[in-house]
Amino acid sequence: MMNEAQALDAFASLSQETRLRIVRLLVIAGPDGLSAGAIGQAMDGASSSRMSFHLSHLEHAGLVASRREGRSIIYSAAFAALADLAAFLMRDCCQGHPEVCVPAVAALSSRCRSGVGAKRAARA
Amino acid sequence: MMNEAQALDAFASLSQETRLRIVRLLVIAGPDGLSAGAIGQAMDGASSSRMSFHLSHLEHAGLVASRREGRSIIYSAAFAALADLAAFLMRDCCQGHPEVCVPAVAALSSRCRSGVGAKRAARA
DNA sequence: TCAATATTTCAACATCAATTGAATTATTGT
DNA sequence: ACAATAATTCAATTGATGTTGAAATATTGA
Repeated sequence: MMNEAQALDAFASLSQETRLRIVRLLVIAGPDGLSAGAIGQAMDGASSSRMSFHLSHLEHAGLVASRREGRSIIYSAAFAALADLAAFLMRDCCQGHPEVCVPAVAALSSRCRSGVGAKRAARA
Repeated sequence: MMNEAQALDAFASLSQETRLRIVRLLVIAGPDGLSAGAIGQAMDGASSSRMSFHLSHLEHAGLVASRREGRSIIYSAAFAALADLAAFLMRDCCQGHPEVCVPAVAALSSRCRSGVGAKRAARA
């Protein structure tokens, strides 16, 4: 479970335009991920050193993972960490005021239509 | 619905230790909120100018709201914005890979036990 | 082994963000 | 109107962060 220091690192990573775009790109790309070069292309051709700086920032914050594949390094979103971060943000929000927290969870759930019949997947 | 610029402001606000603590304090405090002074006390007696700096940062980012009450200014968490931010983080995460997203939503929902029987509240 | 590709590392520079303390504004009670 | 309380604003300083370009490392194919 996420602690304050981890959350601070994660939020710092996400507060930078290029990094936020990288994360969203990787979230959409799914578990297979994308190479550093491909990500750089997508960030209107950012320099490789700039990419490397931001990617290692994100990796240090635990928001992405990397693996080597040939000469490329493939980055992918750390979905569990993103989920944890979202949970951290809402932690303790229901203390006597469920009417305040429930719409938040509802909004999030509605983005994930597969959630309804996916209890089996959630257990895995 | 949250856009990229708003999300960047929000994440920048949350990436600072004092501000993250303020938000969590206000989330726990609930809709009634707390005065700037009371928040300052809780932040191991931070100076008023420092509090003012961080509180206006958070307010500008839309994460807290303020109202005057006598000589005090009362700050409270902007629950809808926090929910939106969490949703933004997970947006598009299900594109063909529900097994990746669903645990995230499940983790969040489990933090909010009242969520189960609270469909009426969510509609309000 | 050599050249080509992919990425990282490093130092220098430029920008941006947080803290401090003093001065200012707003509200209340006498 | 005055003193007391509550909070904000401002300028100065300090520290952290992002960008650039050149050099270094790792991997592959000829």
